[in-house]
Amino acid sequence: MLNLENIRHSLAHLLAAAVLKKYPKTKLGIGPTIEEGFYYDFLLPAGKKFSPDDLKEFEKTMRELIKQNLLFSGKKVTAAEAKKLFADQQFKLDLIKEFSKEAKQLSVYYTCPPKTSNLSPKTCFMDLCRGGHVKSTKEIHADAFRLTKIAGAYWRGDEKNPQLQRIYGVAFKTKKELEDYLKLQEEIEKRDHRKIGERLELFSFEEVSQGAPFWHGKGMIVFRELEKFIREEQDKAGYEETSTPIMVKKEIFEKSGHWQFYRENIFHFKEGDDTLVLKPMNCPESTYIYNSRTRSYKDLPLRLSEIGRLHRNERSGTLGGLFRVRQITMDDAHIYCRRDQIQSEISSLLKLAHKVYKIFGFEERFYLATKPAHALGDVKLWQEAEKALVMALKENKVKFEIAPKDGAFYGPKIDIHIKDALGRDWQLATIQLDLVMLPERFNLAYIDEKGKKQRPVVIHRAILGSFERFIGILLEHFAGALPLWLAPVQVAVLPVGEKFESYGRKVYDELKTAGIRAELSTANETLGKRIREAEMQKIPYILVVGEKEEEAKNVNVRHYKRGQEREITIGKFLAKIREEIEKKAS
RNA sequence: GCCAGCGUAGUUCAGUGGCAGAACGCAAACUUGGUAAGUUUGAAGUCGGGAGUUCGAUUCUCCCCGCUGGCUCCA
Repeated sequence: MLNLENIRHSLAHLLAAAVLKKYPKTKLGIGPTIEEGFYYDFLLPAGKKFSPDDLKEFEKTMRELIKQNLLFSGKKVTAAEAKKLFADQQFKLDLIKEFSKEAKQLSVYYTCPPKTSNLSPKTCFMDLCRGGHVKSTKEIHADAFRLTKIAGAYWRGDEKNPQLQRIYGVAFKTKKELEDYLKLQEEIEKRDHRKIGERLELFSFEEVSQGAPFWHGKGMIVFRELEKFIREEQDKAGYEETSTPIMVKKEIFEKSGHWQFYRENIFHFKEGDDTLVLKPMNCPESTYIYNSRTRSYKDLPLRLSEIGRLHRNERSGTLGGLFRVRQITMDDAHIYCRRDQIQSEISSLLKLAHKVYKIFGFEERFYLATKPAHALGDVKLWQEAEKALVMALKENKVKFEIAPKDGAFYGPKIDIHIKDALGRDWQLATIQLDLVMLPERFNLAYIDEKGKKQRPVVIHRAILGSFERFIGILLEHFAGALPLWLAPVQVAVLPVGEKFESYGRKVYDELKTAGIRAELSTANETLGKRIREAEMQKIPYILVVGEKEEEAKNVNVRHYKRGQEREITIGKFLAKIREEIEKKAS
């Protein structure tokens, strides 16, 4: 049985061998396997850079190496031996130092032509490696791999270290699997929300505002419908919607700790004696509403929601379409509650998230993110908070994985991820338990049954995360064909010819009166062309009307997924479409 | 921010050191149709911005801006 991991790992070595062949003085970083393939990090001799053409050349060299039926063999070595072997490889020496500190067994792998006993660099490629290779390159299909991209990557992932150049490759057991992978990539590219957004006139990005979309009329409908949906759900779940200022004095974020941790990413400017900031977060401001009066234990839980517009000065290189923006709209909320209410609040949040995601056909996966390296507050409080989250997850019989050190600086969190139609993973909801930041730093209190002052806890949560990002995910998930309730245009009315435009207008008017988002197409083009246009705009329903329909007061229905359906009365169609919208069917 | 690539009409792209091009879209006219592209005509450009080299720069060089992929980051 071929082992894919071994194939990929071996290809990483062959890539390094190919690079060394062209640039013998290259310093090697590391070359592990990753989800679909492998990468290898290199530091080229001064003045040399990889270009896309190099990738073609390296692929060719690798194929030649594969065809030589090279053999992989490993050998255990001591730290001293390893240091000698890799004397001119600074990064390997780094690794040797690190591994010896951890008392790891070191080993070296050679890739040599068959029947060679000479292990010199002239005949064999040598790498410090813990193993996991094919025996012979015979096991590698020369046409089932491809070098895909060049990237910069810091040594050991640390920005303070030198930046190496990384070459990524994908690899599979068979050529067919590689082709399937490439086809999927094409599909992903076709579904790119930026392209769909432009084609469907939903939003645009303009040079005058980097990282902030301009929402056009049709896109705003999607945005608004989502907001409406979330508001309705929150109303039902006992939230009070609030709105706090976008621009506030810096001090409030110094108090919360955000300034300390995220100063680089906070937009701020001087105004007189004050420094004002555009809020990067709603949390601290929400406490002012909580603290505006004395709270009794009977007031809790107090669930304050805010569809907040936030600004974060994300580094330019991290921006991308709607997925990462500088102006972000969050479906945020802060739940102020007693310690004995944590479990039930989290349970209802898990249920709320499930209810919301189900509508879009998303399946959830759960992660418990624990205390990060830089954090506020006492370890004991963190332990308490993490324990509470674990209990809530277990109580709800939810399977979860641990995301170590991935918590917020003020508390651990439950992150909910979903998989989209193409199997890609996205993080959406976050449920954070804060026993420190807001409660302690903003001196929150409530009066208990005995009239004594107590400190509440705060659950920070978002279900969609950001509207911008969520819409991006939806567009890719549905390939632009949004569910009826979200579709900017729900129905296109197409009279077959000029003679039937007045009947078409009557149908259109009835739809509009019923609150349906409809469009009437005038008959300047052929019916076929207008159907094509409506299909390309991903309009869910096309109603064709002509002589037959006018006589019977009917509409002829065509659906974007089900194709042409039957002729029914206007009344029946209205009832049907209203029900589908109500049910949020997709 | 860093590494690599890219930036020409609304869009997708071709092209050149010497008058700026195609397709689709758009507009107008004709056509009045039965379930994915009817015909003709036309408008449309600071060739991302600035500087330099040159008789002449959209093309060559440098700087800046923006976009794409990746690294780091993501409260």
